[in-house]
Amino acid sequence: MPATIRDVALKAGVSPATVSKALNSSGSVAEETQQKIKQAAKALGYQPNARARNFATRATYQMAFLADFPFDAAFVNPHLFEIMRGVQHTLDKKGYAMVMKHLSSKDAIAYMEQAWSQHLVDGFVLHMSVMTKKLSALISRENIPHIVIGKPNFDNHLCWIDTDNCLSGELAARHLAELGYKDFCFVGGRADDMISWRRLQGVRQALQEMGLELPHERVLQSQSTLADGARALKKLLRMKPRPQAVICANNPIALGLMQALQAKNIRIPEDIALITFDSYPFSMFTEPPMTVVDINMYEMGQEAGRLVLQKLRHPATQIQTYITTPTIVLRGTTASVTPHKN
Amino acid sequence: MPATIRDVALKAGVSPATVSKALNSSGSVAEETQQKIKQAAKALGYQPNARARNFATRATYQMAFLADFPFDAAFVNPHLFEIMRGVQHTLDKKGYAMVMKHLSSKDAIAYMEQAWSQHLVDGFVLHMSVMTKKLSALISRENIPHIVIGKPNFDNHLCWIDTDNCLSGELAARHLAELGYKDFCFVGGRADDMISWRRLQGVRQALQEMGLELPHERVLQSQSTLADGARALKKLLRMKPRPQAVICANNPIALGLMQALQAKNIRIPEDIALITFDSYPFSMFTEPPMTVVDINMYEMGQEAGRLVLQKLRHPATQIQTYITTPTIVLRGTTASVTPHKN
DNA sequence: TTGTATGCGTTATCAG
DNA sequence: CTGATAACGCATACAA
Repeated sequence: MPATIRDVALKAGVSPATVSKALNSSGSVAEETQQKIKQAAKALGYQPNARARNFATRATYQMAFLADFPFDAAFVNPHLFEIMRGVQHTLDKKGYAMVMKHLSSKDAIAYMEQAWSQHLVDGFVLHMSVMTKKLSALISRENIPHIVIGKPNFDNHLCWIDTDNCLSGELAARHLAELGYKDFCFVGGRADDMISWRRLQGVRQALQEMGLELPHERVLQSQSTLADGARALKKLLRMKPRPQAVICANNPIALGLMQALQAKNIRIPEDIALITFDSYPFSMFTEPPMTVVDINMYEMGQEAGRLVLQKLRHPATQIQTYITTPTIVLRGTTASVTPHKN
Repeated sequence: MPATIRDVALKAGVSPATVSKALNSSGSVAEETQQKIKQAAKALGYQPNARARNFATRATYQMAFLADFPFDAAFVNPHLFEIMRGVQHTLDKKGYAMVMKHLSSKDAIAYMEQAWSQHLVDGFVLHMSVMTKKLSALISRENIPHIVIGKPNFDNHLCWIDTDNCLSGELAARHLAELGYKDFCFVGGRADDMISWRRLQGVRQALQEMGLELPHERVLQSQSTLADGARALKKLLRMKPRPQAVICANNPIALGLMQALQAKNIRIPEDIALITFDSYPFSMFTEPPMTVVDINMYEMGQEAGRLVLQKLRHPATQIQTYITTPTIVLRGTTASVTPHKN
């Protein structure tokens, strides 16, 4: 049988209450008795029972991480993994554990309601893949400590955190401009693809500020598949003058385009430069490896962890933040425009 | 204030003890009173307090998943994610939660000792990335419910589960043989790379059974990098007759080799066929996409979840299993040998 | 600064 | 089949 707080108290010749205070450095305990107690605790190999402590303090020191993890998640959404690592890291440092739970947005409401009322966890980190208006309503009604990863696409009073895709777009544009490119083309996703749209906004804004242009007819839309990337090439080649650099809204487009370019023996980046967003694994294995604007998702996870703890302590605070420190990962699909060209 | 078991008891006109039995269907309660109780519970919206229950039952209904998650884990080790999903799935079904915890093998001993003695969780799922002899000793000494994912490379009394790489090797060889290939080459990892070694064993065994050969000089060793894959090509081309099909022990080798082949305009699979193991994300985006022997890691995760629960209930049982259902994912780097060839 | 008393909400034991 | 009662081990308000 493991030693309890009473055993320590007995051995140290004090009361259990004093032991509790001494070991948690709450309340005031004489330096001398504190030493005595610590010694006794050590001698007995005393370890506080987390279950009893949870019960007494009415807390579990755990946060649930809820997401609709896709099959082959590591590929479909590698970011999710990095976010989780970040969240776990922060929580861990603060003495909290992270419980991973997979569910669909459909099941999320019932689950969360139950988990919350049963006091299974102290709070929730919610990936946007499970977010719905109903869930949002539940959270607000019950005042549940939470943080949503990804901005919900409906009016809400939730606390959320998201990357700033607009800023990433700016960075991509500035990078290309600095290398000397002047004629651009943007291949985006569907009209309702907010991520693609925001990246485009950033590109436009940055170019404008630098006195460069991105005419309307040089912004293409697509379904964000490999095939779409390939299809885009045809339209590209008809443009005059031919674009020197193409900004692809996402990896599939970029990859499809790259394969199409290679099939036509168009050199990258000499003939056409390429840049896209997010450092997907395979983007470093293409030939040449892809230059991308990357976002530190681990960092965002860490911040999310911090925020959910903040909500726990100060339930009233509302947080809605764009956070992001996008960085250019310079690889082979962009290069300084050489003098003899153009 | 949420309703407690006493509120339900009061409303139903019975004792808390009876309520507990009725709601947990433990002990015997008259059908009639059971109805009464359930009705009362529903009316009050009663939800049992998990913290109190954990305290009373001396269990947390949680398992920790320990691993040394690498940076960019989704790429470096996509399998890890699938395993976690599988573990979580099984545990969840059985009413257990999964706590994710990142640590180094160095920190694992201290952490586990503390987590166990503080009753933070009921058991552990340990990825081999954190396994050491010391940890093994701790587990045995304290009799900690556990399951290790990956066979430890030292003598042990642990319970572990691993994939059968030998079987995967067999499958790869049989696949190639069935397509009509006769001259093979195996490009493996370092001599101490057990995974590579086992795959080779499987290949050898299957070929032998089919009356085919893999001469010693056709087994290459490497450091498992892209560059090594490329380097292997030179040796390959000196072999006479030239191998029709190359079995690469892992993805980096295969990818490096593929890029080298393309640089030399050697056609895949017409001139040289390629096969490797594990369906890494980018292997489907190569040109042509890579044929691989894949392993269902999600399934292994599920099994691991089942096993740790079994250890929890029957601590005496020892489990050491190879489990695996490798499947050929037929893509573009292998094809039936056409009659006019050879 | 220390100790006493009490509560946390449920389960389990055992007598009725 | 039911209920009284005792844990479970710790934290905390309050009194000393």
